[in-house]
Amino acid sequence: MSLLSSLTDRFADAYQASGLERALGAVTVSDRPDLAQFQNNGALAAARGAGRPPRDIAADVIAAAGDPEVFSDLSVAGPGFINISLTDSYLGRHVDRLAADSRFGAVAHDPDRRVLIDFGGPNVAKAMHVGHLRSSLIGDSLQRVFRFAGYTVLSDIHFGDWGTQMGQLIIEAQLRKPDLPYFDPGFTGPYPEEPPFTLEDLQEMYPAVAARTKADPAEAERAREATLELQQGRPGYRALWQHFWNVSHDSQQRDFAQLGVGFDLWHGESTVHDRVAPMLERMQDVATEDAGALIIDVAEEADTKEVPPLLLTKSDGGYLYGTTDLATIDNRVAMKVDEALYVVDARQSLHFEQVFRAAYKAGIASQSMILEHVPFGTMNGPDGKPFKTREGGVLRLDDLIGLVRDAALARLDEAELATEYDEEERRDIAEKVGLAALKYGDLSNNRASNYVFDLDRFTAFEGKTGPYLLYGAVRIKSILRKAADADLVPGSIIAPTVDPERRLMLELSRFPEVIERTIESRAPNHLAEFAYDVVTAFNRFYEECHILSERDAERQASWLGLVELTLAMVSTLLDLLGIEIPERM
RNA sequence: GCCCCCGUAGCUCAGUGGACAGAGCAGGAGCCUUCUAAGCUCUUGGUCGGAGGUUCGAAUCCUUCCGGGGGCGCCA
Repeated sequence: MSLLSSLTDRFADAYQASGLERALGAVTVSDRPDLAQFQNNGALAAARGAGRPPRDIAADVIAAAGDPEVFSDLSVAGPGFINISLTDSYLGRHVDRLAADSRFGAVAHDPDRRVLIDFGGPNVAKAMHVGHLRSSLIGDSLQRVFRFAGYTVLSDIHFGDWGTQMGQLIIEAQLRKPDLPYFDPGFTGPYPEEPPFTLEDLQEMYPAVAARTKADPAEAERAREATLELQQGRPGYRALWQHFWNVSHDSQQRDFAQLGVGFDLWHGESTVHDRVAPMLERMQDVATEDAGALIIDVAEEADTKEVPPLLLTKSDGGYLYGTTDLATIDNRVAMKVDEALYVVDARQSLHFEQVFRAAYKAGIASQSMILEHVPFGTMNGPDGKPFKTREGGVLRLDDLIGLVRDAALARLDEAELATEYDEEERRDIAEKVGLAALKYGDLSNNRASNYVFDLDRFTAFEGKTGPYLLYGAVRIKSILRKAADADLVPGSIIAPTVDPERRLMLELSRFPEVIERTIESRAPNHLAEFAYDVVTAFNRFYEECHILSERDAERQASWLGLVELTLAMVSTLLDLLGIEIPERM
C-alpha cells in the first residue's frame, strides 16, 4: 500500500472520530519541505460547515491521529494546516516493504479491463518522419504504464492504408509503368509476386503525385476514381495495393524496432473495410443523405459550438477516414475493448468528437465504452514553426535517430569517456544515450503544449535530460557490481540517519501516486519528472554517504538495499518511458 | 465569424484550489588522492499576458480583453 494512502486512512479515521467527513483526511506531500514531510488541509475545508475555527478542528484531529510510533511531528500551522512528519523507524519499515513489492506499492488495476491504445498511425508509402515521433513515444509510454498497472492492453498502430493517397499512388504507378498488368482490366492473373516498386520509389512517387493532384483537378479526379475502384475491389488495384502495403510495412517495422516501439496489432483502415457496408446498413435510421453524400448529424442541443455532421460516404460512394474510424470502433467493440485511447495530434480533436458522437448515437459503441482522444501539440523547430530540415524538407525518423546517436558518440569522444570500451559497445552506448535524449526530451513535455525540438539542446547532455538519468542509473549499477565483487550483500532497509538518505526514501515512496496520476491524466511527463527527482535524490545521497567504505555492517547492508531498490525503481520508470539503460557508460 | 489549445524567470519548460510559484539551461561562486565530476553545493533572476469575479484561500475555477498556434462537410 502506498505511504500516502495509509496516512490518508489514519487521518480519515481521525476526522471521522471528530464527527467529520472521511474525505477531509487526504494527506499530500508537503508544499513546505522546510516545515514538514506531509500535510493535511482538511481542517480548513471543514471549518465552514462545522462552524468552528479551523485550528480547533486541526487540534482535535491531531489528538485523534497521534501515534508516537508513526509520527515524529504533528502540528497546526498557519490558518489550520496540519504538518506531518514521520519517525525514521516508520519510514525505514515502509521503504523496506516497498523493496519487496514488484509494483513498489502501486495499486493493481483490473486485468479484465481491456484498454486499447491507438498510436503511431504511419501511412503507406510515406517514410516515418518526426511528425510521427510524439504519437509513437507517448503512445508507447502509455501502453507500458497501463500494462504495468495491471490492465490488459492492446496497442494498435492504425496504419493509414485506405484513403485517397492510395488512389494517388496507383495513378502515379500507372504513369511510370503503364505496361504493368495491374492496370489491365482484362488481365486474369496471377499477378507478379515481386513488388514493382521499392520503398525508395514509393517515397519519391508520393510527393510527386501529391503535388500534381493538388495543381491539376483532372489528376485529382483520376486519383479519386482509382481510390474508389480500389475500395470497391478492382483486382489489379488490390494486388498493386498489397505490394505497396508490404513494402511500407517492412520499412516501418524496422523504424519502430529501431525506436524500441512495439505493437500488438498492425491493423489499418483497410482491416475494417468489410465491416463498413454492414455498419452503414445498421445506421440507416440515424444517417441522412445530403448532396449525394451520406452523413450523420452529431450536433447536440447543449452544444455551444457548431459541430458539423460526420460524412459517412462521399457523393461517389467512396469512404472517408471518418467512415473507417467508425468501422474501427465497431471492430474494437467486437474485440471487447472497454476503453480506447487515441494518441493523435491535437488538430484532429474535432474529427474525433464527431466520430465518437456518431459511434454512441448509432449504437456502435455502448455508453459505457470509453472513447477518448489523447491529444498532443506539434513538435516545432527552434523558429517556433513545425519542424523542418535546414533544406526545408521533412526530417525522416531514421535520419533523426542517426543524428542523436552521432551527437552522443561525438560527446563520448569529446569527453574522452568510455575510451577503454570496444567500438561495438561504444556504438551501443551512443545508440541508447541518443534515444534516451530524444525520448526524454519529448516525454518530459506536457502533452498538450507544442514544444520546441532544438537539436543543440537535445544533444547537450547536462541537466534534466535522458543522459543524466542514464548516467545516474549506470553509477548505481556500478556500485552494486563493486559491492558484489567485495562479497557485500544488500540487507533489509533500516531507519535513515542522515537527511539525503531520508529524502531519498521519501522520494521513492511517491511512486504509487505518480503512476496513478500518469494513468489518470494519460500524461507520461509525470513519470519523466519523477524519474528525474529520484535520480537527483540518489545523486545527493551518493555524494554524502560513501556506501562501499561504510564501517557499520548493518548500515552498509541497508544502504545497499536502498541502492538496489533505487535501481529497480529507476529501471522501471525508464522502462515505462521506453528508455533502455546500458550496463556502463 | 464560431470553437479548441497555449501564454509562468533571459531561454526551454513543470506545477493536483492551499503556506514563500518550481526545475533545467544560460550568468556568478565553490567541490575530484575515496563507490563513474555526463556529478554535487551555494547563488542571481518572477507584477504566473491584462482586468474583473467566485472562494477563508486562485498560476489553477468563472467572465472579459490582448497575444500566439490550430480547427471548422466530400484530404488524412
